[in-house]
Amino acid sequence: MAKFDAGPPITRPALRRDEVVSGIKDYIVRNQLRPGDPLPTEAELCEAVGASRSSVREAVKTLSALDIVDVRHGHGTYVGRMSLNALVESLAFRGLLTSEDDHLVLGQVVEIRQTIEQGLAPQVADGLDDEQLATLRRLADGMAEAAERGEDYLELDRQFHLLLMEPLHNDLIQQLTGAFWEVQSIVTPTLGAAHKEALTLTASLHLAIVEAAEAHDIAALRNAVAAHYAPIRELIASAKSVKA
Amino acid sequence: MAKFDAGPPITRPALRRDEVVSGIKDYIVRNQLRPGDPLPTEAELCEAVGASRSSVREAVKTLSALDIVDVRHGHGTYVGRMSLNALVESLAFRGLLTSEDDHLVLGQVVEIRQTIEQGLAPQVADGLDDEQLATLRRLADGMAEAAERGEDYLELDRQFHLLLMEPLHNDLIQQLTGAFWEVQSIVTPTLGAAHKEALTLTASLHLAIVEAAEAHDIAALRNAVAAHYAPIRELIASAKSVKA
DNA sequence: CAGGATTTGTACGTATGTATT
DNA sequence: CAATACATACGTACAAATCCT
Repeated sequence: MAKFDAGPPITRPALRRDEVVSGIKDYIVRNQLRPGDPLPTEAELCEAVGASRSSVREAVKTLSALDIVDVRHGHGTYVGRMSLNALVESLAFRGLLTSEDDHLVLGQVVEIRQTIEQGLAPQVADGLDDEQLATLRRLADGMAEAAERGEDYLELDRQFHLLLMEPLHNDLIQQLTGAFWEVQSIVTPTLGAAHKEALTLTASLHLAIVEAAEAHDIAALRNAVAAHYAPIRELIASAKSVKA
Repeated sequence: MAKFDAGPPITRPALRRDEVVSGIKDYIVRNQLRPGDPLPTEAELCEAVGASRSSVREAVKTLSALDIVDVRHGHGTYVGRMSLNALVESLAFRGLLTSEDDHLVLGQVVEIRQTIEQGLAPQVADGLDDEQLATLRRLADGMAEAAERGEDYLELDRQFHLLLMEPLHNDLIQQLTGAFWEVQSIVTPTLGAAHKEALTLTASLHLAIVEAAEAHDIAALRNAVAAHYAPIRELIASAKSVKA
């Protein structure tokens, strides 16, 4: 333990795989490639970077996990869409890991979602056009009907929250909204199954959001959003206290 | 090798690697492992999942990219910290790709950062204690001094924005703040080098944020945050118009 | 400090599954 | 259906890093 060899410079071991990762990234930027554009085959990449197939494959798998490249079996390798899928994977797994004890990550995700939607209330309240408002109402009505039948309405809920962010014309916010929604929908089941009353209540809270938006009432919209997240927050809090 | 067809009538298109990925994830949750806990060696994983070392390694590399596992050469494989590093990698690369044309992603990142900081202004304004406020002022002063010397102050800026979010006691928001900051700091240089005047101006805008926070004035804080992001937004806008 | 044991990293060869022509 | 091009998977051997005796 007492050997603190400060002598040699701290040059990185420079793993072959990491060099290949950088090489592929460089290739994409140098050639101005866009999502969907084809990349050289594995064999060509080996030749170009001077590495074995093993190293190239591992590098490609790393980039594939980040959605920087997209590999299609028997077809080829292409530039990926760089979605936020990696964020979802990582966060969802973190959420599942901590769900047994407290539901720490789930609570944090809910808080972020609420923060973003409340923070953007001004742009949302006067950015939604009539058609979007009509669609929102239709979605909220659909939730209520599904709840009445005792069914859940995951997809309706997802579309609702995505549409709410549409007036911002910011792809990144849209994708973040979708990512957090997905994380929540993956982790929430660890809290237990939803009751029919909870479904009905949540559906009505979505309708309240629509009505606030229709009135272009920013403060009301903020309150409606907060009310919408209240039930899930209580669920999380009660799960915590049960454990203690 | 058509002598394996005694079992399932439908042959799965399931890739070996993906099975290993799920297997490792399951192993972690089943054994309630926490970040830093050791995982079986590659050889043991091969035995456990019944896959070759190549497949196991590629699976591990996928999980490694998401920071779900952490591999140390010559030492072993451990449960990772599930940081938002994957988000940074993916977004930063996307930003670099689109930087040549417009600076679309950069603009979106800036907008998100501003949205979050403005949206959380209430909690920030009355959540910061005196010590935190003092530290913020010290950081802002440090920026001004650095600017005077013509130096940049990346690390001070990062600490400033992280500290600003500290009163929320929400790890995820902290990490998101750090992640977006990092993406911006990676992509911004494509706009060109910063002038000394810009550095001085931005430093003073940070000081304005501190003063608004000290006064616990929510509206002033929101305005100060907006003003803080105004210069970079103008830079991005002017870069766009130049191209057009 | 040396050297062996353990573990991950790299390379190569071969066979198989998959999609296009 | 055949041929071709490509990714996938397995197995083995050796190199490099880390730890421990």
